[in-house]
Amino acid sequence: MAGADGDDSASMAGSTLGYALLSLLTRGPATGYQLTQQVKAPIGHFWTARHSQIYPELARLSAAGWVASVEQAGPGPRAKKTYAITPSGLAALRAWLVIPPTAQPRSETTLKAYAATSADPAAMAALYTDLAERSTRLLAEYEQDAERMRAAGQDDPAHPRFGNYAVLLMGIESQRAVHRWARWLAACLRTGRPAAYGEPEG
Amino acid sequence: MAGADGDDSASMAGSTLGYALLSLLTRGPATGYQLTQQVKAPIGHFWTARHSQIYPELARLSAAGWVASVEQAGPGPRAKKTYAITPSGLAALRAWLVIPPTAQPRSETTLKAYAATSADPAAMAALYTDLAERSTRLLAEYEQDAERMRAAGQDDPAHPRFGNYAVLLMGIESQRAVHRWARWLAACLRTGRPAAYGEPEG
DNA sequence: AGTTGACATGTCAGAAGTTACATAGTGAGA
DNA sequence: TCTCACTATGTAACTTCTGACATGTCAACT
Repeated sequence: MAGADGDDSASMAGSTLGYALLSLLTRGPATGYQLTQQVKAPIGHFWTARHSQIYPELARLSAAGWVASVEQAGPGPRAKKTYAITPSGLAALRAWLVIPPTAQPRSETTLKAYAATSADPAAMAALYTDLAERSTRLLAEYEQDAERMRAAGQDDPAHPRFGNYAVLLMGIESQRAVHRWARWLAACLRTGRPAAYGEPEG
Repeated sequence: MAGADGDDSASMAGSTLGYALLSLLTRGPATGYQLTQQVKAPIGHFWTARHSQIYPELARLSAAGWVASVEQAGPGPRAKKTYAITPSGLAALRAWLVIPPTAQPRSETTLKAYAATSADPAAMAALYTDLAERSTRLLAEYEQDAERMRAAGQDDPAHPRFGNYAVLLMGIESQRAVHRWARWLAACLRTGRPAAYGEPEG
């Protein structure tokens, strides 16, 4: 008789994507479509998902009682659903946050460097030169965003969007790291000799 | 009559893991078991795989003609197979290497920071303090490895294991970035006020 | 009048990745 | 002698993620 149906939240598992969506919903209610846009930045620098993954996940979160939705008549053939996080969803999120993460990062770019000398040196050097240039552009962009956020007081942990600033700072650190490394690697491959590990250009 | 069986390598797709294994095999022949050990470091800092994924992948690479295997009587119920990369496998690897990677990195640690203020500040501060300490340990370890490699001339692009050194340097950059960021974030959460973005401790 | 792009939600097939199950020899140490 | 860890290879069930298919409105531009 006891609890055969629905939200026994204590025993629910939850995927990383589920918690990512809950995190977004702590900023306020949103539709699946809006969440699809919002995972692009700044979360998107470290976690991405397509709408085809987000919609089913929202259904699962809803079944678990972690989010609640209200329907409005939408533009398309189906009703538009606006989701909000529930108290039990927030509790689940808070429990997940304090678990030390174990998953290793993945980087195809770094993986390719492992076999860099198996390919044409000029082509590989060009690859990492492009990467260094790309990181320069991204860095300039992120720094501007960060400056705007600081002006808005978002660097204060008391600010409701402090998390956006924290993630952005990791983005800046990452791009700086990539920039230095890619420049060094490109120089090695271009010259065919050990290069000095240089400072970021002024 | 024409090519219904096997290695029309030109049209083969290949997964990232497949190319990772080919990269390892450019260092010399190895068994599935050895490859499972070898993905742990330094590749493992940026790409991991279990043996349950590696064995089937080796079978696919073999079917594509990208690796060849010889069997010796092994300890267990099955024969031990030693794999070597074939010329067509090397060609496929070389083609893949020069394609600019597009996949975004993923980091659960950074994702949690996005919702950091939703959880208990003391617990979250502890999480990032631990992370900073962990990165200090890893950094010391990696720096030693790098020093050993430089002494062996592995920082020269002409060295057959230059790739190991290149990947390790990215590991060092990454840990430095994580260290600075985690220390800053822990300070913010601990004090509840904006913290200065500090230099790595001496 | 027609096209493009944003808004909006969903499904399906398949690839990629994790966890657990299954088997078996060898050598070191308790 | 027994247990443990290492060597060694595989399968099965499941979750996660991607790419393609599918539908339909509305506003702006051509």
